[in-house]
Amino acid sequence: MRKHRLEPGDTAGPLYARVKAIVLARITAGDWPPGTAIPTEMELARELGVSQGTVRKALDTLSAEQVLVRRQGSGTYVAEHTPAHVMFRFFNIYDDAGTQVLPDSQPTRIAVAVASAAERRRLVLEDAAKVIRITRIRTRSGRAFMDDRIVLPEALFPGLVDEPEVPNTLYDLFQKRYRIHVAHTEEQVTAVAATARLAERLAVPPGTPLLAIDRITYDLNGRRIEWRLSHAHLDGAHYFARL
Amino acid sequence: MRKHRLEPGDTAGPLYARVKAIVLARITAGDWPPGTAIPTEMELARELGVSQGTVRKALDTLSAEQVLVRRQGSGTYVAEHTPAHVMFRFFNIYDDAGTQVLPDSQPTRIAVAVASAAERRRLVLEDAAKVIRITRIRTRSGRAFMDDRIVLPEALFPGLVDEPEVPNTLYDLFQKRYRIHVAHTEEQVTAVAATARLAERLAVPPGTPLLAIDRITYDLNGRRIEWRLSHAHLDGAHYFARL
DNA sequence: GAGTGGTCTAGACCACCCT
DNA sequence: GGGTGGTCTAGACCACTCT
Repeated sequence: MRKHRLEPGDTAGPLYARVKAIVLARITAGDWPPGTAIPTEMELARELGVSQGTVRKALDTLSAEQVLVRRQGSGTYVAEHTPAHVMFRFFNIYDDAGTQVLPDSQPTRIAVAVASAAERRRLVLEDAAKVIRITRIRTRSGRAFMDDRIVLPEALFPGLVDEPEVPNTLYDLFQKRYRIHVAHTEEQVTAVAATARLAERLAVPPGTPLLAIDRITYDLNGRRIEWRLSHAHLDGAHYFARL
Repeated sequence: MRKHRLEPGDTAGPLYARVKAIVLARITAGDWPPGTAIPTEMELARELGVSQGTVRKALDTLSAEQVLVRRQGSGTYVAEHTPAHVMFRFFNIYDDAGTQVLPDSQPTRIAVAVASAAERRRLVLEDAAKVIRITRIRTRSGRAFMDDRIVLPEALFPGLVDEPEVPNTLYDLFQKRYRIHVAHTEEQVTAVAATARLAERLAVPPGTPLLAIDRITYDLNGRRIEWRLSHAHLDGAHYFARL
């Protein structure tokens, strides 16, 4: 078999890459919501006119990228961003015993504004684009330890600003309400001295060394969906990275 | 074909996992030195009595783990820890323009001693085990910016202490002289205030916020081969992590 | 027991590198 | 042009899940 039957809009690259793109498109279009099973390998192979092995390779790479979850004997499912899962994947603070810190978040300020120059640059936005700004304090066993300043492109999250309450795990909301799937993050980490404002918010003396984490979040299509600047007072805890 | 012909000492798991273990064993045994080509897929398949697809799966996972490098049309090679490559993979400091910082290292102190309690704990060593301690300053465009304190199990690196000069990229030496292949690292990052000693060594005022990077390095067999504690004064640079 | 993904095989052609 | 890894197919059996 030398000619294949695939959806329109597929151009270059090997066959499994096109299969992968088709599956990804259907997930982001909402055809297969998070947590549901997608068709079996054989069904997809028949429908797309390719062999099961080719479908398998596409699904395997999507599984490695944590877009899909495969369960032997059961089926292949769209990965679900439950609050617990989001914390596990994207919150890299561990205490010195090696167990992950699970923060709460305090009541939050949220507002819309025209993006500043820095915000436009970090999120790659047009002039005069609007952003949603969220500020909050995160607590650890009742004590403030992290100050978050979150910036989102308003165009991607219409109506978010009117939410009565911003949840502790935003990425869960992104996926379920806006069908925006968080794919990966890039973080720049530095050490800074606490400013007067941060010192007050975190209840530490001014000048205390804080860890500054500057994160850009990308969705499955490679779009920048969030800029987050966190300042943490890590007392008996640390940022963890595996390479 | 239901019965396979494999080397002795292979027990559980799927066939490709056993093939992978065999290839890994030959690499660490030094049969195929870094930079050389291993046999072709067809040759390995014949030799081990399995199909080419099974060999391919084994080599693909080793390639994903950066143990092998595949070059289409040419062959499959044992990954080489050249100084440039080591820097690229394991040195996570970038300047704010996004280009990687390439440090030099100053003349170095090196000595052997009985491991302290902390060293035994971090490297999982027996009582009375010996360690090699290395201290050095790293410079960036001529200015000191990072203080390194490196601890190695003496049993793994006999004779290292007598080296006339410790190279800037230790991991290259590990691979070429001791056949110890660095596989991955785990890093704990915190913000600390410069002590008097660090302030002097880095030419900053005492109390300056520094980034502390506490790294454990593992080899291909999962052994802990290094404990490294770095303190960095990041002026216009940052630690970078992708998740 | 029926159905799913996981492993393994055998063979074909393609894209690329080298000489 | 010969040899390498990369892709694709077709079919078999295994391990597991669900009901």
